[in-house]
Amino acid sequence: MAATATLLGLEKKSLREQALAALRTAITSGALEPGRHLVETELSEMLQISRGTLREALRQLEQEGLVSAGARGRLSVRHLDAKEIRDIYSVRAALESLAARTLCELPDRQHVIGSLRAAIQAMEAATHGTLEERVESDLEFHRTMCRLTGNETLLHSWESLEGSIRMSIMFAGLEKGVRNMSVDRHNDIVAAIETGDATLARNTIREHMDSAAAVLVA
Amino acid sequence: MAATATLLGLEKKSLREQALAALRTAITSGALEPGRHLVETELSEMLQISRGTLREALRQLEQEGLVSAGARGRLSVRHLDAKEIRDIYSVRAALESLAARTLCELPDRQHVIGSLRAAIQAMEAATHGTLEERVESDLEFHRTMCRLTGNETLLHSWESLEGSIRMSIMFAGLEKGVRNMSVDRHNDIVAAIETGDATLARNTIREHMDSAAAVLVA
DNA sequence: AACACGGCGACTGTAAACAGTCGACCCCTG
DNA sequence: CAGGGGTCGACTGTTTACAGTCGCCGTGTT
Repeated sequence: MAATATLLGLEKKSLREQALAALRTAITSGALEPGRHLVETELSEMLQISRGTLREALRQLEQEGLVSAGARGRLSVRHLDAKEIRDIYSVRAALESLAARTLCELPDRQHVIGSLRAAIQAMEAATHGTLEERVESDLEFHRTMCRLTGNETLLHSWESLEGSIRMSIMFAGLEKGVRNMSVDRHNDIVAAIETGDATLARNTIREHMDSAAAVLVA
Repeated sequence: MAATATLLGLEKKSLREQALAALRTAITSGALEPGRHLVETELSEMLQISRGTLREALRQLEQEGLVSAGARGRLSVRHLDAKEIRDIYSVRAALESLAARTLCELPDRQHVIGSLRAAIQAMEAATHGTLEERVESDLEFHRTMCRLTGNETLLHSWESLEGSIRMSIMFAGLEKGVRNMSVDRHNDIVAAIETGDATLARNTIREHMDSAAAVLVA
C-alpha cells in the first residue's frame, strides 16, 4: 500500500518540498517579481515554516537558477533579460535535441510514440483551459520526451532547467506565451521521431525552440 | 579591495561551502564509496558542523546528482553503472557541443583561442603531476570552454554535471582515466573552433566525448 | 518453534535560539 | 555645515534542542 501511495504520488510531502513548490509557483506566477529581495524571516513566516527548512528549499531554488545570491548571501528573484532567455532556450534545445535523437535510435518506438501522442492529447484537452494549464501540459510533453529516453541524467538536467523555462515564459509576458503551444508543432516532433531520422528530429526540435525563443524575446 | 579579494577567490567561505567542497571531494575520491549510506549526525560530526548546515550542503549535492535519496529521506552516495556513465557523457557531449558551436559563431575568436590554448598549456604543465591534478586541468579546459560562451545557463548546467563527470572518472577506475586527457585531442577542439566550422567543432567534441566514455566503460 | 507485540535505539523532520556582520541613522564635534 | 564615530536595527550564518517514525530485537505466548 505504501508503495502504491508512492507510485500515485500520494505520499506525505515534507514541508521542504511543499515550500519548494510554493516558492516556485510564487516566482513563476510573478507573485514574487524579478529582482525582489528575499528575506528569510519574511518567507518563513509567510509559508509558516522554520527558517532552517526554508533555507534548504532556497538552496534548491538557487541551484535551479530561480533565485540568485548577492552580497553576503542575500537572495533575490532572478531577473531575466532577452539574452538570458535566448541562452536558456539554447541549452534547452541542446538537451531536447539529444532527447529526440536518442528516441530516434530506439529499436521499438511504438510505446514512445503512444506516450507522446497521449501528451499531445492532454495539450489539446487543455486548449481552452487556463494559461497555466496550457503551459503545464506543454512542459509535460517535453518532460515526457526526456523521460522516455531512459536517460536519468538528461531528465535531471532538463528538470533543473524547467524553472528557468517557466520563468522565461512568465517574464516574456503571458499573452506571448500562448502561441508557444501550438499542437501542430508538437505533432511534427512526434512525426519526426516516428520516422527515426535523428537529423530531422533534431532540426524539428531546434526550429521549435528557435521560434519559441523568438516569440518570447520579440 | 574587497572586490579584489572576491575576484581572487579569497573571500571567507561559509561552512556550508566548505562542507560542500569536502563532501564532493570525499565522494569523488572514493573516501565515501558508492552506495554508502549517509547519516547526517555522522557527517556533521566528521565535518565538525551542525546538522542544519550540513543538510543545506546535502541538498546541493542531491541536486548535483552525487547523492540520491532513498526511503524517508535516507541519502546515499550515488552508484553509477556503465549505462549511467554513458548517459552522463551523452548529456555532457550535448552541452559541450553547444559550447563549441557557440564559440564558432563568435565574430572575434582570438581571445577565446588564447584562453583555450592557455588552458591546454596548464594541462601540459600538469602532465607529470598527480592524477588529480591532471583531471582537474582537463575539467578546467572544458569548463573554460563553457564559460567563454558567455552563456551563464550553459555554464551552470555544465557545472551541475561536473560532479557526475568526476564520479564517472573515479568510478571507472583511476588508471583508465589517464588516457582521457590527451593534449592532442584538446588541440583538435581548439583548432576546430578556430576554423569557425560549427559542424566540425561539434563532431570533434562528440568524438572526444564518445572515446572518453568508451574508455570509461570499457 | 513460530509469531505477535512492545520497548528501544537510530535517524530524519522541524523549530527555536544564539552569534556575527553590515548598513543606516543620529548625535556630537570641529 | 561637514565629518567622524557610535548605537541600533535588520539579516544571514550556525547551533542546539525537540518531535515523529521506522526498524530491530528481545520477550512472552501458544
